[in-house]
Amino acid sequence: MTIVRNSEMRRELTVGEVAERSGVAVSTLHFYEAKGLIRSNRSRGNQRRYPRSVLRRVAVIKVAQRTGIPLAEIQAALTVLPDDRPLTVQDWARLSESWHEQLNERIASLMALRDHLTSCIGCGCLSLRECPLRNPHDVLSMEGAGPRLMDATEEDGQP
Amino acid sequence: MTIVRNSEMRRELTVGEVAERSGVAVSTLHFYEAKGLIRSNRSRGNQRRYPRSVLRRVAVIKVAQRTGIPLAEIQAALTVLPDDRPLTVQDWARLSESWHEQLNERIASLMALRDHLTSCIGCGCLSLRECPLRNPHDVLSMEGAGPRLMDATEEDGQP
DNA sequence: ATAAAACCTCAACATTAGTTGAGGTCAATA
DNA sequence: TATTGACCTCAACTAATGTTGAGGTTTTAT
Repeated sequence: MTIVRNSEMRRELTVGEVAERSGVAVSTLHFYEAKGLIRSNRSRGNQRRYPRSVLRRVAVIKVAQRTGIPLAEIQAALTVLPDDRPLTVQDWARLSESWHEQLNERIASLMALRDHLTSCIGCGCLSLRECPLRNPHDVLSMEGAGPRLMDATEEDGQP
Repeated sequence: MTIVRNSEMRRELTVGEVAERSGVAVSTLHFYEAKGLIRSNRSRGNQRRYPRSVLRRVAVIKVAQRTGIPLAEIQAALTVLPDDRPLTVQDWARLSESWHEQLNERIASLMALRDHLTSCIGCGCLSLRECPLRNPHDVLSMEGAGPRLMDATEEDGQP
């Protein structure tokens, strides 16, 4: 049993400390709490006190956000986890594998868009019916299709 | 000189026609006009009348949006073009090349994120200072860095 | 000529992800 | 103990991207 000084044995963090360490604003932590993404204990005087595990939780939230996942979805994914203990490696693996898939889809979609953008630079088409750029579904489903000639009787804008 | 019937010689489109052909809502066309992304002529009775070139303009807007570019930026890119004549292939090339670059950057950033996500699944780290996932700058600049051990004296959340 | 469909403006609302500020309380330090 | 910095709640605000609706006008078709 080690005897530690007060500042060292304090297991809980104030909202300001969490803000500083996690790099998000205090108001954002309030906001996340209101949205059910994080939870706090309260001091006798009603101030937020966080277990250190909240730092990893916030880290996970921020990483997930960068993948393009909306907060509501992150919240849903996080609620299946207990919020009173730190994430285990298994928890993290489950979360990140699911997000990994979504991220892959987003990447694939953007790459398809990029490739069509490239191939359409020369043709300047963008015909609603013909150009693979014009339909989000097409972007994934018509991977093999190259640029097409635009239907000049429709929507080309040329007199 | 061909003599065409009224319905065929009409060079201008109503807002409803543009909405139907471009696949965006009438309210969105109003909105785009208010934001300076498109422009309309008006009939004697003050109704919007569009040259057919607006269809390509809307197409470009929608494509640009899918690459993740905000409307304000699209608007800025489009204002360098005349809005009273159709886009030429050169116009489109200039636009799409610039957006192609941004798209590439977004893709690279998401791929870096994905790769770190993968490598961090095993380690479960996410330490603010150590994990490359925690800093957006790191994601691009620390490409070679693998997962690191977390500094257990900080922010691990373990008792 | 009249009715229906489409159009007009303007204001308000919706959603996501927060930020700001007012008015008041708590906690740590001198 | 007094003060100062950190904290509290709640409401209002921001910004982007639109949508909805009320109240009124125009165009088109019969």
